[in-house]
Amino acid sequence: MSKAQVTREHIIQQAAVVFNQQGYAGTSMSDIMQATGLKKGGIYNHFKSKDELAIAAFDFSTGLVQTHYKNALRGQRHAIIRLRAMVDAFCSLMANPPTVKGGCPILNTAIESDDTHPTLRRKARQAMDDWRKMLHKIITLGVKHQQVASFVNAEAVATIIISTLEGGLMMTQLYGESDHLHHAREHLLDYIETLRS
Amino acid sequence: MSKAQVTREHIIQQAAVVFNQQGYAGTSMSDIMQATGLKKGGIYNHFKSKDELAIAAFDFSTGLVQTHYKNALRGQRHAIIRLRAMVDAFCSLMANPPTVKGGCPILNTAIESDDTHPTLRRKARQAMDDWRKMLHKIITLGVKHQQVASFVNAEAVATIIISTLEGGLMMTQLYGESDHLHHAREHLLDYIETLRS
DNA sequence: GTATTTAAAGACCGATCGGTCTCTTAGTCA
DNA sequence: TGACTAAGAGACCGATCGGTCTTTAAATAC
Repeated sequence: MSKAQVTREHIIQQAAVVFNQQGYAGTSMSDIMQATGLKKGGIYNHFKSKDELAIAAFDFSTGLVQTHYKNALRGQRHAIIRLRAMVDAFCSLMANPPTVKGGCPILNTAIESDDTHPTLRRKARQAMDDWRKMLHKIITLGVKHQQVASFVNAEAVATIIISTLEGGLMMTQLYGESDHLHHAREHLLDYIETLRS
Repeated sequence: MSKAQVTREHIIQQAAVVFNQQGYAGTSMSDIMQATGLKKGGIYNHFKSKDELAIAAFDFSTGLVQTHYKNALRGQRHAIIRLRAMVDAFCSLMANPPTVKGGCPILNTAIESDDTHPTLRRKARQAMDDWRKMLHKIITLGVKHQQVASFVNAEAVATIIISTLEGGLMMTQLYGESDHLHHAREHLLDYIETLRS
């Protein structure tokens, strides 16, 4: 890997943390300079705008999360087990201690970009779609293999799992207490059990 | 009400919408000027800083939500019904069409202020506490009156209801489709029914 | 109706914003 | 090792940031 590539990766990784903690509007290029130890010229040599960097950082963050999910599912074949693994993967990724600092990048970006940054909003939607599709696929395959009850609405279940996790994470971050995410997790594990065929 | 009071209220109401949609860091005083139709002097005559205005706007928004909740609960005596009313109040407040534009101010503030604005974070926590206490009280009274099963953990239930609602709202906002919040609502109504004694 | 107070306008301030450009230095390749 | 390329520093730019202050017009009090 060339010097340039190393530096570029370094910038993205540091910027991803700062953007995730402070938001796009709340992060200045000075913040990025401080986090990376580089001066303006060094950063703008690799990215032509704050926007481009923010998007690269978002892709990096969501990429981390996605590979984490895929690893968690590896080896698990039963749909109910896979759903449980997904819930646990989220919880372990976001708390005690968080692998991704500053909370879920999809949630953060979805909230901030709602009425401001159309490109980031599109990105957040895409990442959320990917996540929903993972869950959707687990469920429909589970129905097919008679592991999941046939009356189950895959769309609705995906929405419920994601909503509860994200909401629980938000409360855990707000209070700095992991109890809230724990409660959300317990509830979802019970809920997932009711989907069994 | 004096001229000054009228203007002050007008600024707060307009600013509340802008802050809720664009966030604290994403909103400039120029945005507030445009929204209110006032110039800089007119605004700073009533608020000594952007901070002070943001806090007043947040108080206004959460006040709106709280009175909406209290109205929804009025007349309902049974704990299960009251919990359902709370869920429905949230959904009707936030979607089709939203009474509060830009989503739940508590959620938005909690996400943005997490690592940046300590005062707003404190405010968000306080507002969340108030909400949790409302739910907590409904549940413990429900247990006392044998409307709710005695094994129910009021803290956990409050967390689950709030998490699911906020997460569902986030998804609804992200996609611009009310389906997600609807799914969250249906799920919670089922869940609440399981709490019956 | 007049005197007084005060609400609002808008010019102005230093600081910081995102971004550009030149120049030096370090990495790369033959 | 020498020639070339490209990475990074940092001065610099206009625009905009949050905030102040003087001035003027309008609301208030008597």
